[in-house]
Parts: sequence; structure tokens; C-alpha cells
Amino acid sequence: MAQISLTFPDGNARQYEAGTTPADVAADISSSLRKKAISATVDGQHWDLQWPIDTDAQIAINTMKDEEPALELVRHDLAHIMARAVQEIWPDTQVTIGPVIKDGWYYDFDRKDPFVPEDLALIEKKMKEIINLRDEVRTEIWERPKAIQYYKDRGEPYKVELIESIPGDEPLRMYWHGDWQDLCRGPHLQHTGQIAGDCFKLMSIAGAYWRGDSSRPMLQRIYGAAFTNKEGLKKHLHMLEEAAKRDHRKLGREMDLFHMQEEAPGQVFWHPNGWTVYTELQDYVRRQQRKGGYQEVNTPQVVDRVLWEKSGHWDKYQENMFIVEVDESRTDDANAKDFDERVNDPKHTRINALKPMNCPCHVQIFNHGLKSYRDLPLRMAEFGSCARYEPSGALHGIMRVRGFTQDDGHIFCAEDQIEDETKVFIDFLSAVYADLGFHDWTIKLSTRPEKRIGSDETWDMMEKALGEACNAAGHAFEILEGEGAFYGPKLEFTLTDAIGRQWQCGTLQVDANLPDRLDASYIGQDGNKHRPVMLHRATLGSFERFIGILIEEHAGKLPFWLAPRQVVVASIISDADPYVHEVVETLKAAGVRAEADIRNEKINYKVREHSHAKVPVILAIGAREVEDRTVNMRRLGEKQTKVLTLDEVTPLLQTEATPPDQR
RNA sequence: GCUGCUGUAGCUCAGUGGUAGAGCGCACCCUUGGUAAGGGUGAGGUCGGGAGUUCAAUCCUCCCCAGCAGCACCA
Repeated sequence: MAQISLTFPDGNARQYEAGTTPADVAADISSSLRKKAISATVDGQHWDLQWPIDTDAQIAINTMKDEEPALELVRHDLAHIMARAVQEIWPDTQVTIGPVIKDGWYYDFDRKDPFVPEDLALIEKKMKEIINLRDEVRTEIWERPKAIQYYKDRGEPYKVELIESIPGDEPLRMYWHGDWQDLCRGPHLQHTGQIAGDCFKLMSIAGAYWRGDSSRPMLQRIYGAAFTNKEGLKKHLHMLEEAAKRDHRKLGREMDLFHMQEEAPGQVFWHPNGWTVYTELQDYVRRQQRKGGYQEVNTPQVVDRVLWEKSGHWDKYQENMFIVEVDESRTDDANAKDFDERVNDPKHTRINALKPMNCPCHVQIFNHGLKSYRDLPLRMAEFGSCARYEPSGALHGIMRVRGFTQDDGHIFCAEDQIEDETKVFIDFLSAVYADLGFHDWTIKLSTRPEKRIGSDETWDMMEKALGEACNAAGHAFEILEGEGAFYGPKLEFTLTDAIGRQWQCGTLQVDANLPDRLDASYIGQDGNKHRPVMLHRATLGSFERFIGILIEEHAGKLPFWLAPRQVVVASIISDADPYVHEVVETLKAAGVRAEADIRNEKINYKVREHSHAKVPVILAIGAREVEDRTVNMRRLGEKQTKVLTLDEVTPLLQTEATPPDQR
């Protein structure tokens, strides 16, 4: 409750007593008059007003309400206001649905002409006008037939379909502000003026399928971001800028880590710097897997379709496979035939596929020679290069690619070993993530989907084993009902990065299907053949994706042991060159990736360039350092430097260059 | 794959119906400089690919390819 006064250009003022609410003010003067107010005083605080009403004053007025509108309501009503604005500007537009999402809202429209970026400013302006109308939000309760007829009369089939899909037969809530209405169950603000005029921003236009179904029409979606006040919005926009700076595609170029090009869409050309990170990471995982009792293997890239038919991939996954057709007879008539014909003609053509996953190949190794129960659990690992023909729209930098290498592994075990093996894996993954600097991660357990194979008893057993393993490892887990694969439940390990984004990396899937299809077996204690269960597991997921995550997590400033160029030794004068080389050689001998920069450039220039390239340590060498056999060390992101003797700096950097598991 | 947008020098980007420009980077020269840009000179482009319209296309139209945002997909 507050005391408000508004001042007008003619010098007149209106005073409102303590206890006035914004609704009172709104009721007292017309919106057109209110817009003319040039200043307002709220509880003794003076605000100059501009049209539309200045944010701070707007907020001050809004906060006089009995309670601050919840952010959820603000976003929700903004969706309606945007829909109204769009329809007022383009009356031939149909509104469909517009929910609140993280950071804001979106609304899907059906309209012939595409929205263009300039339209957003237009819509935003119209929205602010609507807000300033301070229209009361009303809800009317309509019987379904009335609502359906209403939308039919207006030629809005989307709303009709929406109503028809709402279960039950209760009456519907119709949302109104001014003459504009929408179908909505609420809840809502009291009036549109409760929203601060610049707490929101329209962000982008995109396509989206009606009801998320790719067989239905594509609508135009407009995204908005909204917060309770201007500050919140500003913070959000700043966060987006920061995220853009971390983009691994940008940093990958700047740090000369990799590139991609048209001729190999979705595949990575690793440059020396990037490959250094890659191999360093791979060496690390290899050491961990050896410690963890895995046997590393390697399997073929190009495998005859016969194996994929047996594994079931040919049927279920063919669209995502790179098919390699080899015409073994090389005759013209083979070339003349169409694909289906050639596939079925064993005389001429051999159809292979690049492996999209390693599991069938690992079963081949398991199957080679008789296995005993004594061999179980058998842990097999491969840095498996896979190729998947991902839809073009799914590709994203090195995060989602068509050619990648998994840190893949399969554990062949008996059913009663699932729980133990899962627990061991969770511990393994936990240690690896910790070494790589990720401490914030969660487990999700995906359970039986509707379409599945195997008995309910088996599913009960598998799901229980995974859950118990999480408990035993001391990790909470979230259950994703019905999200499991058709052949078994799975655990997903999702880590959160420095700016709060989540990445699913590790996985563990129980599979009783593939061993069956590929006839894997072992001889049990009883002398009979038994079917092993397979646990598919990956820790990083793929190197490509994980390196992308590492780059974004650290904004390019990789941990020292992973940094491709760890130390640059930079000369200040050319007389220092021999000593620069001596320092570089000393560090190299200690296992540090050091290089000399004796170019004829100023130290400022060198510092700037190597800082941009995210080199963690620069050692500057001038006359003093040569004289004293010291180095002047500057760490990335720090202004101050430190003088150390060569004898001091060498072991220091040697330690930092050592992978975390070897210190 | 779908909707929309984009594609000009290694990078970031201007620009025009009469076959192109900047900054950075690169090369060479001068400069030996103490912690995020010293100065000069120069090289470098089939204007994503193909077809069409036109006297003439990097620019207009169509098709393809790739990238970006989102959706769908991620047995």
C-alpha cells in the first residue's frame, strides 16, 4: 500500500491516498490520460515517466499490489499478450498454444507469411501498448459445445482440436482481456498492467510442429524471455552472451583445435592442438579402464549387412546407417540395377554398413571360443569409431556428429552380477568425472517402455538391479518412466557445466536381447550353456562431444594437463634466445608441452596473442632472467607475474602437466 | 528431415546488374621492445556449386550443397 501522485504536462497533478492500489489508479484515470503523466511519486520516491511508463515507476506501482505477481504468471500472461499483439497486427493469424518455459515463454502461430526478425520489434511495441491499457483479465466458464462452436465459427481448427483432446467434460475456462480471448485454464494476473514494460524481450522465431508431431503442419514459434524486472532480463541476456563466448565452435577455431568442412558434414578434422587434447584424454581413459579390469579390443569399421540383420540394426536402424555398397563383380549390369534388387542379388553386390555402434562386434569377440562362467564378468572396451547418418538438422559442431569415437564398453555377465557390475561402473564413472573436474552430476533411471521385449519378471529384476546399484554407490537417482530402450532399462549420467547447462554423457544399459540375437553363451557351473546379459556402458560418451563440453565448461581454459600448448617461453630481446631454448628443452624433458616464441615482436604482442590462444602459462625471458637463470611466469587470466628460478619452475610445471591419476 | 535465415580473402564482416573492399591474420623490411595490438610495404578472392533471365550476374529467379536458430530425431 502506498501513496501515489501523478503529474501531467499542464502542471496538474493527481494525488492518491495511502492504501491506493494500481487497480484504483487505473480505474480513476483513462489509459490515454495515464500515458500522458510525466512524473510519478510513489511513497515519496520520485520517478520521471516516459511513454510507455518507465520501468522503475512501473515496478514501483506494480509492487503496491497485495503480492508481487509470480514470475510464472508474468510469463504466462505475456504469452497471451504476445498472441493478442500478433493478432492485432496480423488479423489473419491463428493462435495455437503458448506455454511458459524456462526463462520465458513461446507461442505457436499459424500464418501464411513467415515472421521476419524486424517483426519482433513491432510485436514488442504492440505488447507494451497492451500492457499500458491495463486491461482487466477475466475468465469466463463456457460449456464445451459452445467453445467448440465458437472456434469453428472463427475458423480455428487448432483450438477445436485442442478442446477435443482435453480429457473429461468439465466446462472450459476462457481467458479475456479487452476484446481479445484465448482458451486457457489460467491462472492469470489481474490486469495486463501488472507486467513491467521492459522485463521481457522477444528472442527468436523458429519453426515447430503442431503438437510436436513431425507429421503435422509446421507452425511459427516466437520465443520470449521474461523476468520480474529489468535487472533479471539484463542478467539473462548477459548469460546468453557469456554462453556464446564459450561456444566450442568459436573456440575450436580460435584455439586451432579442429575444423569441419562441407565435404565431410558432421565429421571432424582434428588439428594438432585438438588431437593433443583428444589423445591426452584417451590415454587417461585407457589407463583407468585397464585399472578397472577392462580388456581393450578393436573391431572393423565396415561390416557386412548380414551381421546387422542378425543384430536387428538393419531393420530398426537402417535409416541412420552409412551403407557401403561394393560391387564385387564390377559389371555394368550390376550398376544398372536399383538398390533393392542389388541388395538381394548375392552374385554381384555386397552390402556393408559402417558400424553405427560397437556392440555386435564385441559379441563376435565374446563368441570366439567357448566362455566359462569363470570368465564373467567379462569387461570389454573399445575406443570405437562409429558412423551414424544423423539427420542434417541434428548436427551441431562436434557435439552431435556423424563420425565419432565412443569410449565404449560391454560387460558380459550373469543376471546376478548386474547389480555389482553397475555399482562398480558408477564408482568408476564418478572417479573419472571427478578427475576431469565435474562434481555436479545426476543419475536418471529409464524404465520399461510400452513397446518392449522380455517378460515383466525380467524387467522387474533389471530395473531393481540398477536402482539398488545406485543406492549401493550412494547416489540418488531420478526415474524416467517408460524411457528405457525396448530391450532393457538404462542409467543416464548427466553432468552440469559451469553455466548450468546439462549434458548427458555416461550411460549404462542392460541388454538381454543382443546376446540372444547373436547367440552369445557361456558354460555355467552346471555344465550347461547359459545366456549372458550385456551391459552397454560409456563414461564420456564420445570423445568429440566430451571435448566440446570440456571446451565450453572451461571457456577454452582447459586444465593444464589437457591444454594443447601448456607453456610458451617468450623472449623479450633476441639476446635471450639461447636461454629461451634451454628453458624449453628443460621443460620438454620434464614432460611439459613447451614451445619457444623468439619472434621479433614486443612482449605485449606475444602475451596478447598467447592469451587469446588460451595458453595457460607464459614464461617471459629478458636480460634479467638470462642473468639470474630465472623465468618470469604469467598465468592465463592473471595480471601479476612471478619470478622463479629454472630449477623451481620445472618441477612445478611438471606436476601440473601430469594427469590427475598419475600425480 | 521440417520451418526460417545465412554463405564475399585464413578469420570477422562491408558492398555493387558493368567480374570487388576493410580490419585482423600472413610474407618481407625497419624496430631489441618488460607483460593484452610499434611502424612500413606486399601477397592473397571461380563472391558455396549448378542452371536460367540479361548485351552483361557476386547481386535477380530456380535447383542443389553446407552452416546457423528452433522443431522433430538421438534402436
